[in-house]
Amino acid sequence: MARARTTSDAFNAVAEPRRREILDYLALAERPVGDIVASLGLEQPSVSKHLGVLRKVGLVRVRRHGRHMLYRTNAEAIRPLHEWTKEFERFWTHQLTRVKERAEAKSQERTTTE
Amino acid sequence: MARARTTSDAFNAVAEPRRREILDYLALAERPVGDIVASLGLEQPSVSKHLGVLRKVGLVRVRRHGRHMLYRTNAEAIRPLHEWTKEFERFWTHQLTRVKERAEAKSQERTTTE
DNA sequence: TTGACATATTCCCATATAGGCATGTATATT
DNA sequence: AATATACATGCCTATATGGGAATATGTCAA
Repeated sequence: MARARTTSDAFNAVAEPRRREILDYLALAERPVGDIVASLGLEQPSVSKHLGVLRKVGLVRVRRHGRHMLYRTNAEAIRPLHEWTKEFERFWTHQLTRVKERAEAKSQERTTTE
Repeated sequence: MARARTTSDAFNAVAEPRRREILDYLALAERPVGDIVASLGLEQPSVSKHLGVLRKVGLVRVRRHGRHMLYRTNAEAIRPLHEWTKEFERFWTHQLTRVKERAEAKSQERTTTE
């Protein structure tokens, strides 16, 4: 079996840094594709493809306005990600844990090759 | 260019559902590989490979105990993910936003093919 | 209708995956 | 030393990717 599709869920879609940048950019206001292209410095087809992925997993919403397509982030779709990571929050808030981590990190440097 | 490596960062590593399950499982206590195999119902080599990915991005720590390798989740490495998703939290906490989303979701069903 | 503009789609390709299977390596036991 | 146990690694394959370039689609303007 190969890697899961980027369009299979929010986790996979968001793994791509460029798509996270797009979501950041479209979080505050809806914008046409051209603005994203100018802002991210990517080729227009690339941006359209990224938007296609984001749209399939519901991370962005679109609406046509003349010949412009206005995209914007649908934060609700990021929620599952937030909920999952939140489960681990308590592990790094405890001082004790952090102290232990630091000590173990040293012996780790030898084990973790590359 | 192809897709980024699963070992390039926590975002990519965590995109795989099985790896998230492993992180959930190893969050509370350290466990040998055999336990994970039994718990997830995956082949041992698969588990070892997943653990290899998680280790390379620092999501798990290992320590040898006899012929057992004791793994456990390093929650600290999940933190960047949490921080990023947290930025969007305010968008779903506002009632107004949610109401608007719901209304727009309807017209979306026609646009979002597949 | 013709043309310009905005965006989407298609084709091509090098690259990395995840699983299955076989095998290698390290440690403990006798 | 020989064997069993616990993991790790290597090999193979189908599959999806992201970027680049070219082209198609859709909308407005004259």
